[in-house]
Amino acid sequence: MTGVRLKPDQRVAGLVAASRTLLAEVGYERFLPAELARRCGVSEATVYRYFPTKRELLVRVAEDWFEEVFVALEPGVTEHEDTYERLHYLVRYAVEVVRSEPTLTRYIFNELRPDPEFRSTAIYRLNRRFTGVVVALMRDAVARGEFRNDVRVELLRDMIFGAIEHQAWAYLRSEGDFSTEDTTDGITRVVYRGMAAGPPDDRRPR
Amino acid sequence: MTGVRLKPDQRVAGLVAASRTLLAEVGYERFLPAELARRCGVSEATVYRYFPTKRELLVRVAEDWFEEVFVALEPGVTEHEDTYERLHYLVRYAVEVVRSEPTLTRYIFNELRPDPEFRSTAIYRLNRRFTGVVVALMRDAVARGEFRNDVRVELLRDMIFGAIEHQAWAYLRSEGDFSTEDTTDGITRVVYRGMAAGPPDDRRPR
Amino acid sequence: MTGVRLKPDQRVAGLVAASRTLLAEVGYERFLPAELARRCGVSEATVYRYFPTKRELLVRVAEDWFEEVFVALEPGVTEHEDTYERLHYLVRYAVEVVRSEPTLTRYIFNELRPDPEFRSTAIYRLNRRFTGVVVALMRDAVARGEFRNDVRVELLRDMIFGAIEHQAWAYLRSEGDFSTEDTTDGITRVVYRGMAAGPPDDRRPR
Amino acid sequence: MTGVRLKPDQRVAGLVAASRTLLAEVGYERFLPAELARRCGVSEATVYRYFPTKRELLVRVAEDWFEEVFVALEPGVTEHEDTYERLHYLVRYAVEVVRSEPTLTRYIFNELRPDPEFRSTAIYRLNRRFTGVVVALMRDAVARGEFRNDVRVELLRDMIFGAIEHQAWAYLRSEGDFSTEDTTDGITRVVYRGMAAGPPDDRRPR
DNA sequence: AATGAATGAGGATTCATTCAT
DNA sequence: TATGAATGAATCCTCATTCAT
Repeated sequence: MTGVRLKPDQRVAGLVAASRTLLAEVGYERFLPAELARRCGVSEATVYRYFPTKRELLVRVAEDWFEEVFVALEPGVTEHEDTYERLHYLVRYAVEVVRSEPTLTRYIFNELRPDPEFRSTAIYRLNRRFTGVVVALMRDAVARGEFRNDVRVELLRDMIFGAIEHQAWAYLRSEGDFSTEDTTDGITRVVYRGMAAGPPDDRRPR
Repeated sequence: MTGVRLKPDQRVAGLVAASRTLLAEVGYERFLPAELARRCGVSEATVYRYFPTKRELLVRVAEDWFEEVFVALEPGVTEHEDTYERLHYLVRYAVEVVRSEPTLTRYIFNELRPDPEFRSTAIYRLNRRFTGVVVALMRDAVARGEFRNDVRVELLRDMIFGAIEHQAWAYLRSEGDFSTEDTTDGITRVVYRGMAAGPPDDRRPR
Repeated sequence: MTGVRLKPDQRVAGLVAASRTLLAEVGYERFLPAELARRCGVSEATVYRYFPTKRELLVRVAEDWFEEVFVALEPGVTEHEDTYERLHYLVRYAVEVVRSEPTLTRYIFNELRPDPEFRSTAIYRLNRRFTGVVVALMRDAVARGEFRNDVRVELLRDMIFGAIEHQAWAYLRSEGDFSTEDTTDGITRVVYRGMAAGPPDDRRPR
Repeated sequence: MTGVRLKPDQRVAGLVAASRTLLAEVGYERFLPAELARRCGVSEATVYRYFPTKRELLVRVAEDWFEEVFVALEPGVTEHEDTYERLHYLVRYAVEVVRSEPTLTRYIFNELRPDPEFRSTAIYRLNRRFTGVVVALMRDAVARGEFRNDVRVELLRDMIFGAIEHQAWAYLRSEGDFSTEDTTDGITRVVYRGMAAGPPDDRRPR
């Protein structure tokens, strides 16, 4: 039985793409290399020709995903001058990312992050690079006196990403409508107003 | 060899208690009924006499856990008059709960919530009841005009619990110090100041 | 499908016995737990209920075998006074052992001995105890001046057991007749005469 | 990407040479054609172009090895007049051969000899030719009355080669020192003295 | 009520070998 | 001639669950 003959790059790309879909559908534990092979029209052995283990394949999936996410993020980052606008832009972006692939997010959170080696992983750096943009923005705001200095920025980061993750899962379970706009606006407002130094800025909300 | 003969209630209680410990140690996937049986000094068959499946046993664990959490929460709720104080109390309580059993929290998040049936589950109701206290508090504040009305309270809830969970996991991985105080204060401040209507209330922070 | 229900000891005994036969037939690499299970009328899982790995099962086979061999050896050891007679008895015994289970011998030599941990193994001690009887006998003879002192007894041991192994394999391949008597007599004569001090002892060899 | 284009003879020679090294390193079971191909800088398919199966390739390795061994043996055979000297020379040579490639020796013993077809194999003839020199020497000695006639020469052969092999493996496992001299002297002495017809010849030992 | 023996259905990974280009 | 992609057939092991006693 001869499947289509592809060049390695194409095969790898196909495998990674199909893996992402499958992973998003069933999660790490129920991701079966056999099913992936079936979907790609190849044998399981072919999967193992390109990836030494299931784990490494799925790490690759995560890396590629982050890479894409990061590439798509950059253009817009400098577009916005003002802190509120930039924060809003970043939050919106994060919401869209998580919303489009909530299972991937959860996979990274559940399978990759608990690994003791996680911090020496490319994923860790990629993830850091992503959330780091948000952290940097807020640190800047603190440095310039625009934000108060009484809450750790890492906690703010966790409020943002934790909220997004929880919202996304409620959405997946069809419990809420999870409007990207509402979520983005809400998070941004709370964080901004909650941290803003000066007098209340009623420009922003509403 | 006959094991110790216990009354059903005691047996169930023992199984659930040991299950909670084990679940907290290893998580859902690596929770082996055989290991539970070993720890309780009974046979695997005895486990299955009281619980039809591993899943249902662990659902029961979650239910009992929530029950306890809720019972312990109540006394303090009415103790605090003022919105900021009550919010602070609730957040602190949530931080302590999650911190003491982060694996249980994640288990509920990962295994129970994704289930399509989740919303018709006792867990769902219990969870609702717990987070509902926070939601109710905030809804009240909105109703009384103390909080603005431009952010959904469910989003606020997710900011709070999402932040706590992310913080707890970073702590588990020894990435952050996760002071209960800092986390509680930070979250409360941001949410309160971010939602407070009227002029800035500098009493609160610091 | 219910197989016969046995007590653990019986089941283990049956498994070990069938394993010995199967191992003797096909050798370590082609020993399939699945085939063993089939022969015993149980599932593979049952095999793994009693033995954590294929390797440990087969180590157990070797241990039991050595144990039996050693038990059967002892009665006759003291029966013979004189060095030649005792050596002859021991060599004959070794020939019979190897002849009855040449594959087991080879398995121990090929699979178990190359293991870096071999020397800290029960098999090693058992094997040592067995060949040790021969070594002790010869060492004695050297000490009493009956044997010369110009050849290491370990080398003598290897001449004896090496010869037996090679003979047994030629026999297995039907290349030689491998008469137990001839082999025993031959080895004993060469070693005895080759090591005997003093004037030639023509009593012994014919 | 085209690999270097070699004449068939060169390619075969290169494959056989690399195979010998690899086989000596890892043994038959863990000899992977893929690894061989890697070491030779060719594709796996190229290996299969020249050898129909892994087995036949490794048979060829054994054949070439024996050929070399035999060629290197011959010059010295006639050099020694006297039986003891010739035996000593042959044993020494065998010790060196086995010592230099114990894995190859075992491979032949384990993989090739058990094959039912072995006796119609070139290896069989080659091996025969090699050990045959020793056998012939001893047969001669018997014929001339220098050796007794009460032990089969094939058994003597097995005592010699069996001893060497066992010594070599103990050495590989770092259990003995395996001095070439000691082993050679020991084996030669025992066999010679054990078989010598006349009065004890104390010239020899020491 | 309790158990100890038993298992069905996977499930990730390996490797000698093939064949279209 | 040479290859690079592809694979079929294993292979060891796991675990939630059942059932006769």
